[in-house]
Amino acid sequence: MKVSREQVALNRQRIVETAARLFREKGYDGIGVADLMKSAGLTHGGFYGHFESKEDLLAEATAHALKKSVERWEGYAAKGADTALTTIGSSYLSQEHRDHPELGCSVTSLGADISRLGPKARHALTEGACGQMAVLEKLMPGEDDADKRKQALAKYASMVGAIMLARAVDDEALSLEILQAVQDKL
Amino acid sequence: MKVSREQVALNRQRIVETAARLFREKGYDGIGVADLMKSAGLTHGGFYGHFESKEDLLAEATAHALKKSVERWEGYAAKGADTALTTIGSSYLSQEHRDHPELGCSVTSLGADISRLGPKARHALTEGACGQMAVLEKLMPGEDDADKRKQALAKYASMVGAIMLARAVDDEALSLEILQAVQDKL
DNA sequence: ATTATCTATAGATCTATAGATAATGC
DNA sequence: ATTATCTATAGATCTATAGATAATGC
Repeated sequence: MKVSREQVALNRQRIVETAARLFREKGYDGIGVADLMKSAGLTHGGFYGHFESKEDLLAEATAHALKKSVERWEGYAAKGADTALTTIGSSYLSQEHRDHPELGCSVTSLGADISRLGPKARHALTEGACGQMAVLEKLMPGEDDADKRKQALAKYASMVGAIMLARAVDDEALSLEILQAVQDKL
Repeated sequence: MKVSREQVALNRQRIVETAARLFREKGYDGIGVADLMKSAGLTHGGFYGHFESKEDLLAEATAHALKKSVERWEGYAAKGADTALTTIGSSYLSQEHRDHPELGCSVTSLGADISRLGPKARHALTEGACGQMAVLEKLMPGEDDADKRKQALAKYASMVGAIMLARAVDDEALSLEILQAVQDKL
């Protein structure tokens, strides 16, 4: 049942990508290692050849998902500073993002879980969030660098909070109102 | 082992208060019914005489915790509209709140969990969040009611996001910077 | 007699590990 | 020969329930 060195690397990558999706969708405790491996097309026991623990996989999956998000934001930023800020804001605060946590920002979907977990997962989240904030910082209109920085952090916090709230409330009109308010006010 | 009708009511209330604390601290999946009942000074099996399910208890505990929070905010508001907004902001965005999720806002600590759970818990969270937003709305300076409403929702989202971020990052300086930025910019 | 709480347990999870299997790569 | 993955399982959880116990309140 051994596979080629190349296939091993592909399998590992598929586990990380599957985990990134499932953890965001179901939360850290909402998906087990066995089901996760099944989703990746492998068996339970094979997991521990690739990762030391479930929590280590969360750290890698979170780093992976946030890295891709930062790259997407940097892509917007490269196209033009004027439109980039509204593009990032309106895509982050969209119904699409609200309704698809499995493809969305890990900070919103896993932030509370990760704040209760170990240093590896917390560090992965921190690096990712810093990357996102750094993109915002450069795009922000402001008097000086310190002001841009503050604006960026405040905007980022409001976007994170808005998606979490919009997902949690059971009132569709209120949910949309929150997304709209944050988009208009920042 | 039967206890008086009065004691039954006290026991039930103690379960709700214990749950409100433990769920906020450890997350919905981070504490089991058996340990929760032990913390309340009762045994595992007694739980199902008081509640239909663990999820029902979460709904009640969340309603309870948020109700108390709304009452506290209304207390600040009654003292004077000028200072109330900054009092709410600076207490919500304090290190004290960041470091004590077990006594803090359920929306930040349990929002992501609850967005994946059933209608009872989501409704409890929605009612509580609406209560908090209603207090902010009245205190908000703004041109008209629609503007006050928008400001209130945006401020609320930014406070929720700020605490979640401040708890999740592994960098103390960044954590404080986030809290400060949101307090200064809104 | 009723009933709130207790002890004990069913049945289904969960993470992690041990040892078998079989294909790669020296 | 090495090793990535497999099957099988240990051991520790978890929620929920069944039936016993004993104090309340008619």
